[in-house]
Amino acid sequence: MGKRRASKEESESSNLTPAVPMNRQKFSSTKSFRVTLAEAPSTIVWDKTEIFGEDEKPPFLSSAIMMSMNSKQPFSMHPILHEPKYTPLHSSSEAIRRACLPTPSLQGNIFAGFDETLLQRAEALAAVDIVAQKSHPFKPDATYHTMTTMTSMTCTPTSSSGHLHHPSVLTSHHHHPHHQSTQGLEGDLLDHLTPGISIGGMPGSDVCSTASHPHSHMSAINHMQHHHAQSMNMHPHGLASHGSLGGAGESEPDPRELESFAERFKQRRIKLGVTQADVGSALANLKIPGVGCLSQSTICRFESLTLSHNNMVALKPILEAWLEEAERAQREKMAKPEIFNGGDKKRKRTSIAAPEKRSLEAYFAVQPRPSSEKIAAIAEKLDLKKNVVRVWFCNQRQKQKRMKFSATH
DNA sequence: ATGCATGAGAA
DNA sequence: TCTCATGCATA
Repeated sequence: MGKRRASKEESESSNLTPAVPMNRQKFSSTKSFRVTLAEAPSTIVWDKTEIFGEDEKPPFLSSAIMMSMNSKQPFSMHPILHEPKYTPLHSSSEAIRRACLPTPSLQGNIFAGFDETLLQRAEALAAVDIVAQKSHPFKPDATYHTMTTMTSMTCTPTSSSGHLHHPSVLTSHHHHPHHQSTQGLEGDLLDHLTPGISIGGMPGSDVCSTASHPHSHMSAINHMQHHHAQSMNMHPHGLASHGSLGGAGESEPDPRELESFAERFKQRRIKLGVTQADVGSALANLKIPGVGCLSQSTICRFESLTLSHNNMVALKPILEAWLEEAERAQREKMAKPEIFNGGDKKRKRTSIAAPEKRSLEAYFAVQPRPSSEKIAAIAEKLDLKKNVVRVWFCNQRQKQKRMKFSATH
C-alpha cells in the first residue's frame, strides 16, 4: 500500500505525493454518532504557564494578537510558514463563523499567569473585529444528532481493487526552522485525559467494491520516492505514464496554470451539468491505473484551489483526462452514463465550541506545534479529548499550508 | 464549502 | 508523532 508522501517538514508547497484515490465508497450507509463537545465549562482557568513551559515564551505578541483578530489570516503573519505564491485562503467564512463567539467570561482567566493581558486583548480584539464584520446568526457549535443514512449507491465496480499508485510527485523545499520547544511543563495537569472515543472504523462494507473498511483509505497514487530536495516537482500531465520514477521531476509547478485550469475545469464541469460528486465517482471509470474515486470534497477543494500545491499538480492530469473524456462523450452525443456517474457506522464529527476554539487559536498563535504534554494540558483545560486537540493542531497546521492561488498571475 | 478525522509513510 | 492526502458529515 504505498502511497504518497515524500519529504516532510514544512516545505511550503512541498512534497508529496499526490495521490490517487481509490475507490472508496462514498456512499455508505451509516449512522452517525456524534459527539458534541459543545459546551465547555465556561470557566476555564487557563494558565499559560501551566501549559507552555516557561521557557516557551510567547513569541510575538503582535502575531498572537493579529491572529486572534483574524484567524483567517494567520498565515500571513506567521513567520515561519508562508507561501509566497499563494494567498491565504479563506478569510471570510471563518471570520463569520467566529462571529458568534460567546463567552466573554473566559477571557479573563484563560491566560492567567502569562501574558494574559496580551492574549486577553487579542481575544477581545478578535471579538470586536469579528463582530464588526458582521454578526452572524448561526451558532458555531452544532448539535449533532445521530442519523442514519442509507444511501445506496452504486459505485462502479470498476475500480475495485486496484489501487495502484501512480507516481507523481515531488517534493519540495524548504526549511523548517521550527524548533519546537520542548520544555517541561508541569505535568501535573496532565492527568485526566479522557480516553478517546473510539472511532475506529470497523469493517464495513465498502461501497465501491473493493473491500475495505469503511475508512481505510487506500488512496494514493504514487509512491514515488522522492528525492526530495528542494524543489522538485511533478510532471505535468502525464498521467500514468511516467512512472518512471524518480527522478526528475521536472515539471512545472506553475501555479498560474493550475489556477487557470481549476477555473476552466469548474466551468466546463458545470457546463456538462455534472456535480462535483459525480466527477469524483466517475474518475474510477477512467480506468487510469491507480486512480479510483475521489470525494466531492476533494473535487471542491481542487476547484477552489484549497489543496496543497503538490496535490493540485497530482490531480490535475487526472481531472483533465476526465474532462476531456466527458466532453468527448457529450460531443458524440453519447451520453455515457459512466462518465458521469456517478454496514456502517458513521464517523463522528466532534464539534468544538467557539470558546474552546478561540483558546486553541490563541495557543496556536503562540505555539503551533505543542508537545504531547502540552496538548494533554490544553485538552484538560478545555475539557476536550487529547486526540481532538492533537488533530485540531494538525489540521490547523495543514490549513496554514494550504495554497490558494492568488490571482497573481 | 469546510470542520474534524483517518491512515500511510517518513522522521 | 508529524505531515499530507483525503473523506465523512455537516452547515
